[in-house]
Amino acid sequence: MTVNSKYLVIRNPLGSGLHQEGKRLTKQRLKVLNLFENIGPGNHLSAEEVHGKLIASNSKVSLATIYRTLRLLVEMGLLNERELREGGHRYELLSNDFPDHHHLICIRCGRTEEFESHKVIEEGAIAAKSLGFKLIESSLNVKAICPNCL
Amino acid sequence: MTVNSKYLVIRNPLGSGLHQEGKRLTKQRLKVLNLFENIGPGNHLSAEEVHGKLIASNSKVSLATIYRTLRLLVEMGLLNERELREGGHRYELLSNDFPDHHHLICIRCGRTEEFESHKVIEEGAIAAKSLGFKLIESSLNVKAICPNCL
DNA sequence: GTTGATGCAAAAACTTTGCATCGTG
DNA sequence: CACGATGCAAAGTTTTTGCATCAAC
Repeated sequence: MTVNSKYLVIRNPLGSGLHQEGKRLTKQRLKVLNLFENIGPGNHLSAEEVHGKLIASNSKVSLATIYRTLRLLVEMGLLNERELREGGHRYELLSNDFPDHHHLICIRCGRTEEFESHKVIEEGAIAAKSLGFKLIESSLNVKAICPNCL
Repeated sequence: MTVNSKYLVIRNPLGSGLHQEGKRLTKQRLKVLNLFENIGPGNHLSAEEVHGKLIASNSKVSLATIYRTLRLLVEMGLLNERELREGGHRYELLSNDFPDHHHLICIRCGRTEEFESHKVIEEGAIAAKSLGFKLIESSLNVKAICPNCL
């Protein structure tokens, strides 16, 4: 873990979180979460890609359910939603063991570089704490123009 | 300016930037940029809202042109594109006099709080510089759960 | 057995594109 | 007056929704 332990966030497991809100643990929800756990944190998938991968592994889950499930998992703090490049939202597993990462993005060609920063994560944690929010994840997007496009 | 001067970014005016690339200064492009200058930095509009406001002021610009123009102005570094809440992209004026701002967002209800941070902006500037990018804008998105939703 | 979840197909929301015409440089 | 930009309408993408049926609790 690269972050000072006082900023640690505990992310809840699926079953207990669902029951607390009168929601149900279905095969479909498990399959979607398992898929993200198998590919690990740091890999992002679109709704369409999640659907494709599940179909490919002989799991029939409808695209509508994928969308409903992704939203649910985001609200539970298990997945993170972000928009990189074009083509809709992408989702990735949130994990205590994988540091939050940031993006440097060229506004001309879309070239994207990842980087990490303890200071940024601490600043996010301080902002959350000061307003009484429970921190889930921080990500800095830096818009810039890459050497090639300059 | 809240940022150390070594991180200052010069944002180019419209006319000269367009000519450099063989593009033309049209009434429509001026109207869109003027609209953002009139409402000032820190206010974000969707493509639909830009269209509505121009129509309301007796300027007939088609929605297709709005989309084409917004993309152009983003690539020129004059506007910033971001995704807050649902409902598509939103655009805001980039200004040297208005500090970059960050968002603390509740993943349950969407409640959003803005904050500023010198340290975050410096970290973004350092990341850009280290890879030879020209900095345009940095914004930190902090995902969290607000006190009401906890 | 209740009530929440799913699947399907239709619709909505957002954005892009082809093409004839217009207007800037 | 050439070539980039616009307007319009049509099409493309991504996401949501209504409703009958299914299945978790």
